[in-house]
Amino acid sequence: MNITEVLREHGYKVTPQRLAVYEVIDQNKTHPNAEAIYKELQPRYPSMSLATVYKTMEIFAKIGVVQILQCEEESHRYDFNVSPHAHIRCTICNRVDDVNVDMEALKQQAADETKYKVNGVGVSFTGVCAACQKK
Amino acid sequence: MNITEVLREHGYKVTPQRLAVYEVIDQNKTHPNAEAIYKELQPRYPSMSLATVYKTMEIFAKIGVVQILQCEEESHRYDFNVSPHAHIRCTICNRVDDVNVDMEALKQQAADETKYKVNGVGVSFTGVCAACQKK
DNA sequence: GTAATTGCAAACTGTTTGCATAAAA
DNA sequence: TTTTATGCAAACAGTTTGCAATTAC
Repeated sequence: MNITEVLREHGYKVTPQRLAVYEVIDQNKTHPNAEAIYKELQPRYPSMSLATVYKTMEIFAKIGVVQILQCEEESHRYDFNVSPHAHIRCTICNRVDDVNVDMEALKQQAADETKYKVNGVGVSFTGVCAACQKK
Repeated sequence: MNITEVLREHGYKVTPQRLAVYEVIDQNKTHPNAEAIYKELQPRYPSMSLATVYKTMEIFAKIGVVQILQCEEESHRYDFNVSPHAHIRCTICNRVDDVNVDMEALKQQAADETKYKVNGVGVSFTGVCAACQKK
């Protein structure tokens, strides 16, 4: 994905801050929250503010560059993988991993049962990851 | 369920406030949040504080009287139905309904795939309810 | 040059906490 | 009488917002 193009297509300006945030989240499988992104950028971009991270992520979510997860935590996490999939969080070390679940089947099931027009679905597990089980 | 007994069994005192909160949530299918419970109690128990609602719900969750839902909203909602099941929220009117989903099957699937020891699972849909579709 | 973006600080929301008073056991 | 719970206000976390200065285009 060419983030420069995608921003321009949607009428947003291309700024160093936006490119820097994209660099952090692109292909990042750790599902970071705003604070984590901010801290990762601190050494390289000391002037970057947390508010800018939030504003950038809001735009990225709107234009389909990331999806926002709620992992039964206080803060939101961001995922560069925007296709619907489930997540699991380790309650010991707080890592978050992807889980393949047939989200379309779940949506269909919910639609049949409730007569809602179903738009979104979120599936989140909690548990203890393999590494933390060994400890 | 005899809330008086359950509270005593777990070493908690039985207070008018706790009984009043229980009255509001018992068999309540609207999945209220703390604010809604508080407002519902205002007329009858004007001295009841929001902090007491929160403290009470925390105890109720701990002793298995309610479960806490995250419906992709800012606030938590509470459900007297403590068996694992999914929820769907109407993004127009914010009502929340139950959805039957085989949560055990999902947990098993996640366990097989991730090698986590899976403890919890949350499934939440968003959409537009039948009533709001008609409007 | 013009409009959008940044970074700061202040505001805001939902929730939690500390503590003096009140009530349960 | 001892221990716990209440209600208030203040604190708290994560997030959002207003705005003057700055930057993209």
